[in-house]
Amino acid sequence: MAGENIQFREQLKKKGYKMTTQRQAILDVILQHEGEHLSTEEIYELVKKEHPDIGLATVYRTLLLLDDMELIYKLDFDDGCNRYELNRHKDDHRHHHLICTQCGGVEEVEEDLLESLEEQILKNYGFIVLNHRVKFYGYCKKCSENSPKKAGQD
Amino acid sequence: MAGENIQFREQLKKKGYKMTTQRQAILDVILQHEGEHLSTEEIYELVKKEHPDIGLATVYRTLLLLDDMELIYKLDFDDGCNRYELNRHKDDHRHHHLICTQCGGVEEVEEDLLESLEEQILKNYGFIVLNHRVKFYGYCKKCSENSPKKAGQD
DNA sequence: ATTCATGCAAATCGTTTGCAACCCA
DNA sequence: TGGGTTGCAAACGATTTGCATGAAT
Repeated sequence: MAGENIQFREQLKKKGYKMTTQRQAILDVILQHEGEHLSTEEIYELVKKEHPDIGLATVYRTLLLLDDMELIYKLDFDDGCNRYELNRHKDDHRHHHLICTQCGGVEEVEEDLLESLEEQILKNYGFIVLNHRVKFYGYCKKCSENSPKKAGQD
Repeated sequence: MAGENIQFREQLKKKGYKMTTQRQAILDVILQHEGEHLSTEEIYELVKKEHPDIGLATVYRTLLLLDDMELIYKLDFDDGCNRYELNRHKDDHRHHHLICTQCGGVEEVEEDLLESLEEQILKNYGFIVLNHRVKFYGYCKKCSENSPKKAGQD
């Protein structure tokens, strides 16, 4: 799926920015690792395999750009660094994350079951929901078969 | 409501830690500003009014301690710093936050409407939900009466 | 040719840590 | 008295920025 590539070029042109090999390479890495939640540093290391001369600052700047263009999505798993995922369906509501407080694993829930909740929020608060981020903390299947410890937090 | 104070003293004793004027002062500030989402720096500034000699490191250490004891709760509004709120009902599911992408304001939704969703997650994923964090992004009542711009993230 | 993007290093920001002096239990 | 606690300053890690060079349009 190279649709993101075309979209990227167009949006760059529209804003008067330029396509460069570095930007291309960074987007490529993200596309190749769809489904993972890569940190900036991890993306940097992956890009360096093909482009050893790339600077970390360029990765930071490009990720900011891609986030701005809504091609990627910033995540926060509270581990001290920014992580990103591909933003496949720009206008869709996001999926939810299941974060295991035992092993630290992250699963994804693809269903979106919050629509009725959002109607209620509009009715009660006059707040128009455009997007949401949901994180559930608990024990994943594997860990819940062992001895659980403590609920996690943000 | 000074129940938190007593709880704090007891939990400190239980762990062999000590009550100090600084810890007292920090908890006091948090109690006095219930409902706000104070950052570490803001708490520091407020405590300094009464205790000009307090060090920022002490505030960081105490907030870590209070978070550990689950007397406060760390928030993330993606503004580059940690924010905290009083953790009134230790075992309760948290309330949700409505974040306006126009004016940046944060409202709170007190209802918890995610229980059926969590049952479904258990059924489909074998994941036992202990807690959750929900952020809705959109336009608050006031802003939606003006011209909206762009959906928010993370 | 113009303008934006890059790499590098220095700067910045929030947070953490080492340590000697200090204070609660 | 003794061990946790404090304030200070230095260290730290992630991210940002200034600037001269280099590349894309």
